[in-house]
Amino acid sequence: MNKTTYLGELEQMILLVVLGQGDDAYGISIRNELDKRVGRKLSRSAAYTTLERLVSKGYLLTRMGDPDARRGGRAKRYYGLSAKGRAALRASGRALFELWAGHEHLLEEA
Amino acid sequence: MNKTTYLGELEQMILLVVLGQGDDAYGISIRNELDKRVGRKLSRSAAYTTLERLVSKGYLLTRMGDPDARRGGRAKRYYGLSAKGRAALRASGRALFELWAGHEHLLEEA
DNA sequence: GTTCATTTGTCAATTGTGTAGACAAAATGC
DNA sequence: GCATTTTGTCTACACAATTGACAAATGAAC
Repeated sequence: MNKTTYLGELEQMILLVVLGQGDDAYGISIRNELDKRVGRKLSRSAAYTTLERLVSKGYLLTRMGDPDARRGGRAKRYYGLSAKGRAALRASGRALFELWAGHEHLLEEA
Repeated sequence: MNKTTYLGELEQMILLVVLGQGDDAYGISIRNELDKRVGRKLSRSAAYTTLERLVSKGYLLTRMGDPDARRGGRAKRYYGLSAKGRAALRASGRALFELWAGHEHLLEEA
């Protein structure tokens, strides 16, 4: 069987954002939401490199958008979670929640 | 000011375990708890490498244990969170909880 | 007090993850 | 056609995670 690997810190965040954006997740929207929600700044290339890695690991599926975008610019590449991606996200989420249990008070400090 | 960096996936888990173990956290106990609680297996050297990195970043403080251990073996090196370590942990915890919000149901799947 | 097993920690080298910067494709408006 | 906007790709590097071999420091056996 496969050797178990773990999601990197950014990989996990990106999977979560893709999950939240449903069918509308593409490079720039993911990058923007990460900044807006948690202040995580990424260059475009950092986002794409990680997205591509997640695709090649089988955690994300991808497809090119329709070429008829209305407002100029290149076609979007959309991303969505695979079953394997959901499973990986679930596993790392469970581990984190387990380890955080009992320490939630720390989150409330100034 | 410092360029902002982020805790790696393992770094975060290790800080959480150190936080939980209070004054008793040392290399092997940390490694064992990670395995026991969340099934995360680490070689000893993987644990120490990461602990050392966290020390050099200023997230952990360390001291050698008393040399009078009762049951043989080398003296233990103990670890504890610094204020900076608590702050880093808080920041990454907040980001994770924010991104997980609304997706908790995923954690309950088979 | 030398040898043995046990427990813990260190080092060197490699692979995997995250980052930035320069570049280019594909569309629109003039 | 040419400039502008939006999005994606490529190359190269820095940082994080992992392994395997090694060694220090103690107690126990003799």
